[in-house]
Amino acid sequence: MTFRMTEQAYLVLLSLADRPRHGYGIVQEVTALSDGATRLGAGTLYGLLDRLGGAGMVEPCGEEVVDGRLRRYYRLTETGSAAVTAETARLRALTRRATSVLTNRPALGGV
Amino acid sequence: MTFRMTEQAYLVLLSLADRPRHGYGIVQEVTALSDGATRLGAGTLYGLLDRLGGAGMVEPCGEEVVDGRLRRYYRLTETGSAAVTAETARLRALTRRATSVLTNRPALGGV
DNA sequence: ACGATATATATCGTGCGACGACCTATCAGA
DNA sequence: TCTGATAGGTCGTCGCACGATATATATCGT
Repeated sequence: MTFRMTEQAYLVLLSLADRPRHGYGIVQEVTALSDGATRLGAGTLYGLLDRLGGAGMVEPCGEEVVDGRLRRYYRLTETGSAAVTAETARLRALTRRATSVLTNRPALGGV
Repeated sequence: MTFRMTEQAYLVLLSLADRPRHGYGIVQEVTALSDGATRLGAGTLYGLLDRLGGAGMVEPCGEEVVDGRLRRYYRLTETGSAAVTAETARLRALTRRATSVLTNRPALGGV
């Protein structure tokens, strides 16, 4: 518990928002969602998946074999779904405030 | 170098966007900017200030004594200013994309 | 035929960064 | 007098990010 909502964790949740994905699929979707800025490494992904699972936000939902390779799928729980929504709202509010601060400020720094 | 733009770092930069502030003032402004969600502890603040200084994003700008208490002021450099602007744009893009994903999705998870 | 790249899973060790605990000091108010 | 707000700072712990590594199959270029 006492789960820390980092940006990586948020991106993983977001990647699962529209549909379940397998590990590698999550990595690709996170890369896409972040415009290539965030590239999840294997260590980050599986550690995250464990913690997200422990927090009850993500759960495994079946396996599949494609071309002889195993695919392990994960999906959002209701808790996870609520968390993504809430975090998105928080981020949106912050970004809005930041934009307002940046546009209404004097030239630079403050001499 | 190889500075990691965490949310805490971003909030500190943002708190300095409109004018220079002293340590305690930064803590208060970050609390305000984040609607009380992020409360910077002393350890986080000064570690951050060191790293931000090392990355050339923040610099000290004079001291002042008010009511017998020392105030040490910090301000953004041009690098820091550019970084806040860029990070805000990145966050805005991400939030926009996230909102679109969340509104255009099927009921829940995937059943 | 061979090596590189992509797909796919997972573990481990390192090191940075967040955070609380702690310390000092002044001033206001109860 | 003593608590809480203001103001500065250090230190140790530990969670988390991340790269390295391992295993395995398929594809593509040379």
